[in-house]
Amino acid sequence: MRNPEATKETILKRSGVLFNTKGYKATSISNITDATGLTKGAIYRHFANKNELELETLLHLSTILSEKLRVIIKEQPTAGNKLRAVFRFFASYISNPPIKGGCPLMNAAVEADDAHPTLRKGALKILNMLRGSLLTILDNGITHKQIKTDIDTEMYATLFFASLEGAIMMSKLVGNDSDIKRTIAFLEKQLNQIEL
Amino acid sequence: MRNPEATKETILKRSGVLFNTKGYKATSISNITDATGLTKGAIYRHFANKNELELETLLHLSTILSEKLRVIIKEQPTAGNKLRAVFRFFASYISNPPIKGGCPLMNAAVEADDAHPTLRKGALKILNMLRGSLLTILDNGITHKQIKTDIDTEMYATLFFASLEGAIMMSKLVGNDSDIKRTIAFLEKQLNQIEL
DNA sequence: TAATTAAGATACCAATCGGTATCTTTGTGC
DNA sequence: GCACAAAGATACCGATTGGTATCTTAATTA
Repeated sequence: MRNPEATKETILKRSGVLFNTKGYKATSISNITDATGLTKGAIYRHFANKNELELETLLHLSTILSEKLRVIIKEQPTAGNKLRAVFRFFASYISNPPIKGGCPLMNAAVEADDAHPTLRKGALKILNMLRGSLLTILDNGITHKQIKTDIDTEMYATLFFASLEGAIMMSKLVGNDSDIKRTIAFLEKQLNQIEL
Repeated sequence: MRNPEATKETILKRSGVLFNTKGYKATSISNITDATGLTKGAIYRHFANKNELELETLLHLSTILSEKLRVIIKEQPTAGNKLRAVFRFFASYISNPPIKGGCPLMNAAVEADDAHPTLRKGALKILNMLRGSLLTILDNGITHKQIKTDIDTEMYATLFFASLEGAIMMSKLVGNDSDIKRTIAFLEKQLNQIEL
């Protein structure tokens, strides 16, 4: 019946939902005990303090994201289609969220100020991972002659990522997916122009 | 010596900095009494509760934003230059913030979940104001034959705004302005293509 | 099966939270 | 200059916060 690893996994899973929807500061340990059915004793046996739980939860969310992303990228044969799949993945944040509460990176980035350096570093790690994925696809696309050689891949990776993140924020706030759809329509046009 | 209007203004001003940097939930009334030198009694005379203070502060930040924006837009003669000025205004969020703590809209939008409907509505109001400004510039640009007639102004307004917001988030997290600069460089190219 | 150890539950802690009742002070109109 | 009302200060409230010390229970090993 007792399974410490499963317990820790449960805590991370439930905390992930709570932190990503309510926010890190706004989620109390009591909220987590309620959500898990566990007690403080159990939680503080697996995590030294709330900050550590926050960071580990963020990294857990990051792992879920990068794994899902890895799969949908691998499925597609060309750089162009890989990018289109990534666009759709970001759109799913609104229509069919892989993780409730929006983009974990944005949530952590906005909440983590100078008073929360560890959370900030975690968010930075996710940013580098996600933008890095876009950049790798573009660079590999050039290598395999699927993307034009003369483009600034750093710029396109930044542009794609920034506009997707911004559009998610807008769509979530407005309550429909028109903004993210409009944004993706534009990005696909841009993609067509740099595709060979 | 006593001036209730000035007191309220002081509270809104200081709260604006605190809410926009630390976050709404993370900022306590005590933080505000410390920052203002006032007491709880003074604050709760001007605001019914913390939620009301949060909302009024957000609207206060929104007013500062829209006023600054109004001025820099009015300064420029053409739609193209007005948009370029808006781009620079967004870039100033990183290099020389008009309000500390990043974009008040993004901060409120990310923190305001279903449990904070008033804050959410406030953020929505700012979104409509900012995107509306971009849309008006584009539409007026068409009227005055400065912008191509056949473009989807709604799409461009959304794209401009989404990418700027996303880039601000990235630049703030990374700690330099390379992302926002890259994004603006791209947006200016797009602007040149739709300008007459 | 008895002893040991780790997992989790319980009960508590001081500090802080948002909020309020009450008191003092300051400016104003007569 | 005196009464009055409003602004702000003080002192308190119950609830909740993150955190800890201690106890019980369950699995492991000898």
